[in-house]
Amino acid sequence: MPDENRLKYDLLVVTGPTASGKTALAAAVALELGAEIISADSRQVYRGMDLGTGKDYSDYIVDGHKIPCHLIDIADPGYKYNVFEYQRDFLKVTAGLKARGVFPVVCGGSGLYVDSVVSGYRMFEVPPDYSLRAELETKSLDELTGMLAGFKKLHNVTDTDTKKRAIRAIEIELFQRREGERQTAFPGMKALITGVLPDRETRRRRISERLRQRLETGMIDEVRTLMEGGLDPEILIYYGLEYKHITLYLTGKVSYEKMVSDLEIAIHQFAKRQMTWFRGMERKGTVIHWIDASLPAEQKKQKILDLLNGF
RNA sequence: GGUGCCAUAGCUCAGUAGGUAGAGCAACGGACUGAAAAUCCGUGUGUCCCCGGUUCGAUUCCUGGUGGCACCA
Repeated sequence: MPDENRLKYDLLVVTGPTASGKTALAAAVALELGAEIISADSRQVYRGMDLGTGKDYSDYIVDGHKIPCHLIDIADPGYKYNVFEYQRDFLKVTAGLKARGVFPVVCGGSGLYVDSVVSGYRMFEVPPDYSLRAELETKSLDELTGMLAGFKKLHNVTDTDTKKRAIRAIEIELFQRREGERQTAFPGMKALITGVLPDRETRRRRISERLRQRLETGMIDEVRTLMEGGLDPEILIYYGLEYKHITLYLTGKVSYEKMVSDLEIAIHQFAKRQMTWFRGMERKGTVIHWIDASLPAEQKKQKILDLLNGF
């Protein structure tokens, strides 16, 4: 790829709602650029969670070339990965790519994860303080909100509308007062952010079609295997969507028919929330270049290459 | 064929002693820096089946249709 592209941007982002065809597009672009992909998907980080997370290894093979992909399959199922860890791991990967002179293409639909790296969230490791949590747990949300209001707020948490969030915010605040700021030095990176955008009807249709197809090709078995491997149903429910609803079915809580319809609705609602997040990012000043998902693959790829070249 | 019951939001249904209506789910909008596939907040989108009648006024009462369900033949 021409060197001037690398000078203009430090990385490319390809995001969009679920089932929009992000991965194949990102892989096609990556091949063109000799780039590697960094996943931004909060569930594809887990090993053995493939069909349910929409992880499709064949998407990374373009014209017989396998595009390397980072930050998938990096945690055991049962683990609770989070944004802080994502940011930390992301920095490790980008440093490695930079050392090798490889351009990074970030691809995924976890909007918070994408934003955490393109906006450079200030985060630092704050270990859980269980005795503090137990103490705060006895207070009401109003009391917790009151405590937070009296704080100077050294960090940027703004949404404390549930007890769990308010408690974590207080925990971070107190830790920082005690230990001083230990913020991750997050380098400023110039990102070209693109998003694949299907119209609402297409988005819904593709989600429904893909769900049916995955149910027919072993998605139930995948969840069953995880359960038989000793994974607590509670954690599967915590993972949400496919894992949650299929677990409820496998443990006899709902019928197969109800599971399928509940799950379909839940995925539609999730896609809608993803779009709300992206609009929120735009409202705060992030520029997202939307690409019509209905265009032929070649045109979508070309559009991104043109944007990278500044056209 | 007869009798009875039902017809109200996308769906399931409530309601109006006659003053044009509201719940749940869905849908839609939003928030969200250690759960983010999570979590939380907000919004009713309507020929009240159709034609007439009574009435100042009918989604509501009455006649007749139409459709559905149940029972009897």
